[in-house]
Amino acid sequence: MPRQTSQNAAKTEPLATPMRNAGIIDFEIIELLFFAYRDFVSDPDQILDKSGFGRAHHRVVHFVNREPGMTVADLLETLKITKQSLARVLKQLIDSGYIRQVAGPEDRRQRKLYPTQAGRDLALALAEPQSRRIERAFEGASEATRESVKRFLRGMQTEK
Amino acid sequence: MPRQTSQNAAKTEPLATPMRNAGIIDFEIIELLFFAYRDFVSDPDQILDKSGFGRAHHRVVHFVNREPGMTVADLLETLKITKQSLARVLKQLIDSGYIRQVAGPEDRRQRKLYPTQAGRDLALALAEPQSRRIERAFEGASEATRESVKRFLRGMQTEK
DNA sequence: AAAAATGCGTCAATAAAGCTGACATATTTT
DNA sequence: AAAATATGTCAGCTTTATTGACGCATTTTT
Repeated sequence: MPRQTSQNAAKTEPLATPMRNAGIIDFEIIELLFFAYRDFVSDPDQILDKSGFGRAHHRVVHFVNREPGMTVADLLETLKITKQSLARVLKQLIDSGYIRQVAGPEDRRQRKLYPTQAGRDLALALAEPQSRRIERAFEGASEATRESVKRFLRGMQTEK
Repeated sequence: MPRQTSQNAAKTEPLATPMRNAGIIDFEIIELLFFAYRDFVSDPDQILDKSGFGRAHHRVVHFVNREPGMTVADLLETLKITKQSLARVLKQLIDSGYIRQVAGPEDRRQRKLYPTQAGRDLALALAEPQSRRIERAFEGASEATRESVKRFLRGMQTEK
């Protein structure tokens, strides 16, 4: 039976040595992003649970508040999900009175999306704990540092 | 019918004005985190698709590689999911030869988890595009800036 | 004016990934 | 001997997403 150190070591032998990659890959920051995001979304998740809503509802409410009048197509593009995934979530938000649809003034096929006051309140309530968490993470940071972090996050996006 | 500007405005009237919150909440960075993470996970997602694996598999392979010998309980704590959610994913990874289990030397109830060489290769293949993306986001940044970003991400975590 | 494309809603079927709760087994601790 | 622990497993369920197809109203193109 080949040992791990053999050149013919079976690919199925367990490896006990820590991962070596000659420092090519920074696993630490990959993990940091994972943990940061996991906890970042845990705050609104708890609030949403009470109303029977989920993360998807949060995203929709957030973006409609940020850009009132955006269309369904805009939202699909932003969230990178399919029309059918959005449909259920959007319907629930409309039925619950958080979002309203208005036919587009120029192109009447469009359904422009607007928050109601309740929708705006919800978006703020969800953003509040996230904002507090961000402030805590920036504690003692200079304005330049804040800008650096924002630049980094912008750089993480796929440019379209 | 009450107008939007009325003090009695119905909570269900659509609001066309942009969200005003006296600058209390920084929506920009909330969005930046959303977009950054959305694109950050899109790279491995594409690779995983080909093997019929999902994000959950990625996380397991990643952490087992990072800390060979971790137990099932460790993994549950790290991922903050339930035993049953992990079970299926872990079983698939073991059956596919990416991860092996070994009874703990001291406590033989434990199942210590180790990557195989194939598991290590997979973890690296998944981390590689993420690493490239991070490097791109850090392009031209100083070592101090990198540290600032890491400190920020650490600060975003819930301290346990 | 007719044809094609677009924006949206909806239906049906399906899958991935998580959940709860209960219970079994082996092992270690008390 | 009894209790606690680490793990595995079973059954059933929910949420969130998927693909593909189709219909309707409207706008754009021919």
